[in-house]
Amino acid sequence: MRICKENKHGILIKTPELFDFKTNLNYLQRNPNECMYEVGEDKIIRVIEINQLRTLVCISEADNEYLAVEFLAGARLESMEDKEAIVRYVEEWFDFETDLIPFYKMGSKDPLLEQAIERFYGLRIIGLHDLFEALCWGVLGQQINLTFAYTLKRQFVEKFGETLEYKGKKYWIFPSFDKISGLSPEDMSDIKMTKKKREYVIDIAKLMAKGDLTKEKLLHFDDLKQAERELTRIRGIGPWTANYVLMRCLRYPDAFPIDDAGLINAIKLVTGMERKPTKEEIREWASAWKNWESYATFYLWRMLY
DNA sequence: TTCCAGGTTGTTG
DNA sequence: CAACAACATGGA
Repeated sequence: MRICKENKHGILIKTPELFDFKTNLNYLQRNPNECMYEVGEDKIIRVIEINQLRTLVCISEADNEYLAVEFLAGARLESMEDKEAIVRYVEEWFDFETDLIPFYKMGSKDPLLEQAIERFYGLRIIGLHDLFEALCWGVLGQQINLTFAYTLKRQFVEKFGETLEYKGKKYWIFPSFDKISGLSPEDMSDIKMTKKKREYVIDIAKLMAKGDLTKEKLLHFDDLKQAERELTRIRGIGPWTANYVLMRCLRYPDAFPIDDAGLINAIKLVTGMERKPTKEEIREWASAWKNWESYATFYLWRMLY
């Protein structure tokens, strides 16, 4: 663990090489309808759940080489154990463990990645810590435009999530699988997602409530394909969603949602192609990205905004 | 109005 | 196995 210092306001966490806070903040700011955190000029505020405790934190940059985590409200995390958990959460969220040098070395000579790397230098794959949230977000976002996906997420979170309040503002906690597992699709009828999606989300919640689907279990596989197969067995989770979750939540470096509409559009944009690239063409380009497929995808997505 | 969105399932040939 | 309709709604 990259400890870190403490002061009376909170914790300071050392940032890694090739990390640009502003660039990552810009990513977090990409959609004004995001409801899971609030991004300001130079800080981000959100609820973090640690050992069943909820705390509202503000994360900002300090001295250009630290992230400062300041506690605003909620549970006071004062034991060493809790503080270490916060540090791990933040490190994991911003993917501090990954050494980006090989990616940049490879990508700077790659016709598809070259521009994105220059433009988003220091960007990390921002994680989705909560597996249930990652799965729901994947299912919710299937086959609809991103703007609408954010609307659906907001409706879902505001109906079934909980909040911490601070200075008159509400900060949301994603609905728990325990709560959702007890619902029927009719209970969610005022959320504008298809009945099928409502069923999928509830079924996934039930699996998780039973303990049959956990991060630990999915991290246990050493091969992406095995984890993908485990996920795609679940109704509502196809190859795209599985790879999306393996990328954003479980951090498989070779997770690759190859059918993604955004990826296709990003490739069209970067190459200037008029038609959609075929899957085979994408595979051909991606053959140079071995074990960096997830980063390549994430950077290419970024080109679209 | 039409087309397409960070797809998946279930059916049909 | 490939092709295709159905799903539901919003944004451009």
